[in-house]
Amino acid sequence: MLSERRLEVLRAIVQDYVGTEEPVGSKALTERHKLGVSPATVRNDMAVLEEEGYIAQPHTSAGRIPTDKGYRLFVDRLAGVKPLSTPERRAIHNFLDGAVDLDDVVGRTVRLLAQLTRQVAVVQYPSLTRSSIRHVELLSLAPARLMLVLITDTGRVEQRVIDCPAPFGETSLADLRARLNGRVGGRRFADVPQLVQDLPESFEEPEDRATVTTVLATLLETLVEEHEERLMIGGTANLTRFGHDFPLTIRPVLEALEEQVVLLKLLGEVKESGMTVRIGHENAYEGLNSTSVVSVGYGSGGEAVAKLGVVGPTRMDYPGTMGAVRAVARYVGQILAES
Amino acid sequence: MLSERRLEVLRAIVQDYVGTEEPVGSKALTERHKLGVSPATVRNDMAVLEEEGYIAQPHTSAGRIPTDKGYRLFVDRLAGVKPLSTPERRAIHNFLDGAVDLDDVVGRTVRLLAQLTRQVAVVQYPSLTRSSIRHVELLSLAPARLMLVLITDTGRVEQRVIDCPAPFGETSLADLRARLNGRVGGRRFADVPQLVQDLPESFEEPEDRATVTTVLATLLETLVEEHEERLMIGGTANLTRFGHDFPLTIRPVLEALEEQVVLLKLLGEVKESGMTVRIGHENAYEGLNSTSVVSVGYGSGGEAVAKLGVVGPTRMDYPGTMGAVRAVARYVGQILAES
DNA sequence: TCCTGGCACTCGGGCAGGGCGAGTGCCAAA
DNA sequence: TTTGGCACTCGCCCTGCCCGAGTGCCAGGA
Repeated sequence: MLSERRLEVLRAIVQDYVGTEEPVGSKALTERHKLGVSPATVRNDMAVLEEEGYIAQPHTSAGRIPTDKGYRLFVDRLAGVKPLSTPERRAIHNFLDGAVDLDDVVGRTVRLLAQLTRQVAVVQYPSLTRSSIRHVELLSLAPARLMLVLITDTGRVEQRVIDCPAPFGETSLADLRARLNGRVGGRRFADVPQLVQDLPESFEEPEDRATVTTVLATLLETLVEEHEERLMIGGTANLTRFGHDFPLTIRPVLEALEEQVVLLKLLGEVKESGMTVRIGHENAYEGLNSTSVVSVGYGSGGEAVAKLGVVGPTRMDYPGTMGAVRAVARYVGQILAES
Repeated sequence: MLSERRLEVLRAIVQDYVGTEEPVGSKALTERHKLGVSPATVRNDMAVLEEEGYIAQPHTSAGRIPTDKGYRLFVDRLAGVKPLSTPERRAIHNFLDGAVDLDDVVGRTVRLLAQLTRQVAVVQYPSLTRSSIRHVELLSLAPARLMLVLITDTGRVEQRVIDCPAPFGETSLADLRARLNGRVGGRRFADVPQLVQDLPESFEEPEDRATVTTVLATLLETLVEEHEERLMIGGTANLTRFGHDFPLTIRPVLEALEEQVVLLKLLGEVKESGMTVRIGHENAYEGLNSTSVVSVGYGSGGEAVAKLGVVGPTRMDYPGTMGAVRAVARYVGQILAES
């Protein structure tokens, strides 16, 4: 177990290194932080911290830098989540309030996150699986062709063209539309199958029944299939702040960012609630071994419908980043709940 | 007027520089190209070329590199468009044939272009300016809140939430919905503004009129925004091949790539037909001053519905890039025509 | 008139050497 | 357990140097 002071030393090292991007030595530490001990003591502590694997020396006669393990300890035990300043909060609110539709919300969120954290932002579109249905619309395109439009409470809209087995009259259509909305409006996707099970039976005409069955099949299919996730990415220009050696660092990161699958997996690992921080080698994907990912779920109600996060160098301002990510996630949730 | 041989020297310089990324000297030139003259002669030619502004010396005792003007001459008069090899063509075909929908076509095209040219690819979604409206749907979300859903004949759906100045009754809503569809259903986007101009007047209640006006404003706005095209970008990892100095070069490029407006303008400058090559400072946007943009329109019929292109360093393989861009544009056109 | 070989010159890159200083580890004393 | 002192290490940076690629110029030749 590390003593209180040694933890304090580690915290100081992390803070200084994040600020200066340069290995930090014992003397500089005592000068910049009020540790109340001499450099020599700090040196001893550093030796212990190094032995334990929390910090490392890039080369023999240099200061120390935190290792992934060191950052992990810092995040887990030493760092709080820094709340945003009031002006920042207000800025978030103002910026997100102007959004006109879901794409816009996501787009603005990405830009906002990238700006606030000065890192690469990744926002997943609200998934359909946990959404509920706001409205189902049925339109007649041709006598035997319908269009099904599905509007979720997150503002997402999905549409399908349906070829019916037989022409479907306007009255039947209005009837079906009303019943459908009566049953599934406001309900969760997951609940829909049971709710519509017996709908076809309430129609007299066998042909109408067939059509209704087709429509329902399409509806259910849409609900299931459409959890194909989408992402939006922004702030890649912030990659240039990565470091000096960055051709080597930046390339795999750019590649990872283009591989949506990788990113989705990355976000997928986020726990249902609460913030997840993956530091360096904790990331399964190799190209991101020198980056950290801070991510969190967001949603319109109490529960998360999707995730968002940022990707940055392991040497990042964790409290600030976590604060920004959390705040943005909350506000986006609010916006989604309102619209 | 430059003599035939001097042009030949310029071509050799461009080719060598593109290949080696290093300033090319007179001796190396005569060794690698069969110019039939001695280094001394080449030196004289180079002096002339430099005086004319086609090439430049990075520093006094170094070889020459082409200037933007030099590349321009090269592209205009010295370089053909290099056709792709048969395997390459086949690869394009196979790759694009697997696409299932528009998003997929565009996505595959971007990846293809990026791979073939090893540069950053930009593909504009096919324009909707010639689309028409299939259906307009109005839903009541709350007493004074509506959702407008717009369905185009290309199957695209757009939605907007509208906050009304006053509550809008169900009957008025049904009325408006019917009138709206009666007027604009099946019509081209461009025709809509005139068609709905007098709609508010046909409502009795002043409050309803205000609401109708709001709805129409939102509708028109949506139509306009639809014209504002979408883009897909890929291959940003290729930016790492830019050069040695690249933190400085790459950053503005990444920024430009995130500014869709900039890119749209960039592509917008493409002539309707034929390929456009913008070299270095020919690009209006400052951040792209050290890049070249090769772009071309593509479309399903004879006419271009959108544009695509690549962004790369001015030092790029122009014939090869142009060949790839042209070939991809053609195949995409075919795919779109088929579907 | 244009091309060529020769020649002197320039200048950037790379390498070696040396001083500097930050930082370390160890030790003895408080 | 902490502290001050001290010797030591080693990377960084500056300097001076050499080397060679590349140039410009010139005089002689086709």
